[in-house]
Amino acid sequence: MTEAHVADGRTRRREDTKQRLFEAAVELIAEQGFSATTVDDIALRAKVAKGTVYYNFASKTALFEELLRHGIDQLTEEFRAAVAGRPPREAVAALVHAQLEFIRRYQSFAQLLLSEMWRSNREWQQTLLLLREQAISVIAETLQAGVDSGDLRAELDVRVASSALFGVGLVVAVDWLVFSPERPVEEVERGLMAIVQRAT
Amino acid sequence: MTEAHVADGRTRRREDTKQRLFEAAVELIAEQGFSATTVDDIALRAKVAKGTVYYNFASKTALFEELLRHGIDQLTEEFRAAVAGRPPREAVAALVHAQLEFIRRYQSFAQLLLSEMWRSNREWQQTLLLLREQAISVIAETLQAGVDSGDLRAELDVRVASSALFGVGLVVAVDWLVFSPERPVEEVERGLMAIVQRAT
Amino acid sequence: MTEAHVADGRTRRREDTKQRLFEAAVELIAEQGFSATTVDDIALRAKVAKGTVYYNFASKTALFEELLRHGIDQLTEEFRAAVAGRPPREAVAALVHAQLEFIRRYQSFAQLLLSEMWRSNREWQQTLLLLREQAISVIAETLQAGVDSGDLRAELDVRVASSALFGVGLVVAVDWLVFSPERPVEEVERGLMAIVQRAT
Amino acid sequence: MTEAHVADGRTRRREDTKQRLFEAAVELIAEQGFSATTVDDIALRAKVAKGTVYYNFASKTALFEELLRHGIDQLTEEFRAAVAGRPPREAVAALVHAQLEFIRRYQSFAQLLLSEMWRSNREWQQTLLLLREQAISVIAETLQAGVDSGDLRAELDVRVASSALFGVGLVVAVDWLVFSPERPVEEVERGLMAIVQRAT
DNA sequence: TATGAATGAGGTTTCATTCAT
DNA sequence: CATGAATGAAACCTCATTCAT
Repeated sequence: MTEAHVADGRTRRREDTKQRLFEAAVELIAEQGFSATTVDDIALRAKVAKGTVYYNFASKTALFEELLRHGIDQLTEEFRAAVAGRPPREAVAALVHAQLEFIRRYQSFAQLLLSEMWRSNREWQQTLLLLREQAISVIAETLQAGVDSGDLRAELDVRVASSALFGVGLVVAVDWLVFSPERPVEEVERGLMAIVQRAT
Repeated sequence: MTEAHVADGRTRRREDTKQRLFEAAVELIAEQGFSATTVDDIALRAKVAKGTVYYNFASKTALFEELLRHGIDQLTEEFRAAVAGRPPREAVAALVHAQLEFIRRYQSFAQLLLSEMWRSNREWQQTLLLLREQAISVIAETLQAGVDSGDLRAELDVRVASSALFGVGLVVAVDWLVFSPERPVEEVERGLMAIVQRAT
Repeated sequence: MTEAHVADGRTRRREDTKQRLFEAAVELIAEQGFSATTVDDIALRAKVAKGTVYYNFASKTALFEELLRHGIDQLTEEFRAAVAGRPPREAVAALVHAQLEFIRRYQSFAQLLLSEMWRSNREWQQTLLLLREQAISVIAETLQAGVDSGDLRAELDVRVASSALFGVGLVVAVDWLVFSPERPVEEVERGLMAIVQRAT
Repeated sequence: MTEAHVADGRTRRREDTKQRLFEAAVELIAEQGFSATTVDDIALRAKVAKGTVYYNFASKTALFEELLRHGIDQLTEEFRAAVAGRPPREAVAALVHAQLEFIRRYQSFAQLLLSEMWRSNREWQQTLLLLREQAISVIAETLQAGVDSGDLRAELDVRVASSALFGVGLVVAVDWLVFSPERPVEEVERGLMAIVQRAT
């Protein structure tokens, strides 16, 4: 019954299922929030039985934490790729571009972040804080390098600025996608860039 | 039928209760979100019995909607007071100041707005949209006056800019209060103003 | 404050209130049943405040029991008036007529009786049983007199027949009022009489 | 996807549960009425957890509506079987017999019908009206056939008579079971038949 | 005599989680 | 690897009753 040569197929199938569950969950949570999204909803949208959610994740919270980790890991990677080998000011521009691109592709995830990031007292707050730190640190390192090299203003408070930049990028992009999706990306990017240059 | 002073006393008592419920609810929802906040929690914090919540509001959702309305009405009023009789660029600065001041005083309400404003598919989405429109329209009118008088750039897309300004003010202020509350207001206001001036 | 000469007016006012509450309650309970009818409903329909219900009756159940008593007392009286001084067969006919007349005037009360009379396990079951007994005993006495005088069949089981007659009169009349109110009373009475004569 | 015998086993299990819930509910509602019967009561008597009630029925009301449908479908079927192939007067007698038999077997359901059928303004009134129509139509068809063939009086108002017959059968049978269960069926049936023959 | 705000026990309903298949 | 019936704790909400005015 559990023959070795099918293990691969099974693993793949399982990965598929997890992926489907991630996608279903991220959409629903973006729309309604974590608490308002039921495991039934998720299973229904992912087209699996409810038990399958628990076969693949320890709990609803665990599913959500994996989701956050997965998403932010990806964002961090894209941030790192964007700045790699670029001089400070160019790197900052590349970060803005990368963030915008990411949010465009994963709008639901971005909405979800915007909703959860500035709350307090939730189970996963600790996890989220750590993950936030991880993504923002790429921005911070870039700004710090700019300050060190003299390309950016010496008085810049790097920690504060990175945090704000991340936040501003998030709202502006999400606001765009939700309330004026007909606007071209380039325009939004230009607007964002103007803000960022001024602020740094 | 009933004597006036009796009715008055009763009305006042009831208004007190509603106010207490609003305060309890706004804090809890800011911390945990709407769905994660129970009516028991709210009643407990407001120091009334659970039934009292339902005597004063038709449902948990209705309480939340009144809360939103109440908060945004106040914000709108403060916006209006801020711009009254001021020339365009000064009016914009006054708006930023007013928003910051409001958020500082009603941090919980601001966190709650940040969490709910860019979602989709919640019961009160329609209400929220209208309320958002109401607050943002003050910004829009101000910007429009500036464009008309030549004080602001003619190419400015007023609708888009008002929406973005509102959002940016919200994240920056909340990010400040949540992650670096030790920073002085003036500094945050300066930073925000720099962004805004650049963007308009 | 409590001067003697106004006591009369007060009593009258109170009686008015009770009457209004009875009327409101009987209608609502006929429509929805006792448990589904709330004290709020009753107060609303009687156009008094909720507290007034409790000022006039000890409890919701007490109000209902008084209602039952009041209604059945009246029915019993009308039964007694109908049979008074009549020979057996004529008395039976008069009873049928009286019951029909009563139900026509107090349709709600009749619906309510039909709904409650053949249940078990309700708080007021005991009260209701006694009241039922009281009304039915008039029928039983009449039938017994008929049997004794030889006007009615000797084999007639008086207890059983009175019970059945009461029930049949109730359903037939209520069914008429609810499902074919356009039919003339006389016709219904003729139909009912045919049944009764045959059965006795 | 799932093997057939698994699905079957599951279906059977679920049907069992629903049946148990129907039985528990019908008894309790007959005793106390719909509103006074709690979901806890039902679950307790059916020996399932409360959640199971809601896994199987959308709401307490939905459970009750399915119950009504289920019961009246069965009664209708027995009515149809009773009249099948019989000449008019014999068919009428068979209907009376069938109704009595049904009520004897499902006393609770009959009590519940008697309590609900002549009310107004309840959620399920519409459903009940339709179901009532369905059962009564068998009686009406039978009477109509009798009138057409000349076996029954030509002046008979078929609609009114069917309705009344149904009602009279119900009260008489329930009155018997509740207040003089010691009486033999045959006697009750004879009494009922006398009424019916006279009325038709 | 009447009022209506407030209460809290208890009702209906939801939902994360378990488990036998 | 996946299923879906069942569970029960905990959520939302209702309502008979109390009480200060």
